[in-house]
Amino acid sequence: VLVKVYASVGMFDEAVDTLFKVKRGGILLSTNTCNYLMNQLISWEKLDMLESVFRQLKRKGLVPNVYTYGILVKGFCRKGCLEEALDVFRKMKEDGVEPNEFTYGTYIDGLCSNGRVDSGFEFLKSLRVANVQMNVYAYTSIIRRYVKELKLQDAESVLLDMKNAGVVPDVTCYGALIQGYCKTGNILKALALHDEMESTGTKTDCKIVSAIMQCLCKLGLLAEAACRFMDYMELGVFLD
RNA sequence: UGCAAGGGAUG
Repeated sequence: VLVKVYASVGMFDEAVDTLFKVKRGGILLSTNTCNYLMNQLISWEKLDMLESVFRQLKRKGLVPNVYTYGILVKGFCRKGCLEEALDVFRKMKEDGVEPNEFTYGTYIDGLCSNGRVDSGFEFLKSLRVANVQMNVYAYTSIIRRYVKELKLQDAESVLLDMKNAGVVPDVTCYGALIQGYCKTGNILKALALHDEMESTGTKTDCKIVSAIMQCLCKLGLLAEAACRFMDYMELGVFLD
């Protein structure tokens, strides 16, 4: 069964046909294989094939799991069909599959990348009211989007919100904000956040250091940049 | 470690 799918990794998706012919041969066809295939379809942007594979899957009597629905949500979001993405949640509940952090997180990220970051944040908060606590991924999607729109104060408020909710920001999360401050030339805020991050025991990485370097250089603080560069090297941070 | 979501540069 895996062999057919390998075809779709490298080449075109006649794998779909092959996949469902296999069933006729009586070989077992698994939901996982379909999940993998559907995810590949998304990365090849064959979004319309996604739904047909899903229908095939159900017709063959396979049981979609929480991953399957998560992939569907991602596909609809990628296509910009947010209502249909939301509808997936209804369908999965009908089928007795409970959405998890991944499916909700995927949807929130979809809202954000379709320019509806406010809705994303509202959605997250409404989940919290319903006693569903989201993880750091969902918060980071929102922060990242606010940063991209240069709404640093909104991004900062999300950081506060997540801390209050007891969610610990990780290196990616701090990185998104630090890079935002670097881009706007607010090196003091960037460094302050960087210190806060390290004080919580979260190690920096090369992307963050790179952003700080660029910011320092652009501000003409070459000596400071060089100095920090040496420090990070000595600290054993991987620099590229 | 089997399958789904998140961050930077004129790269």
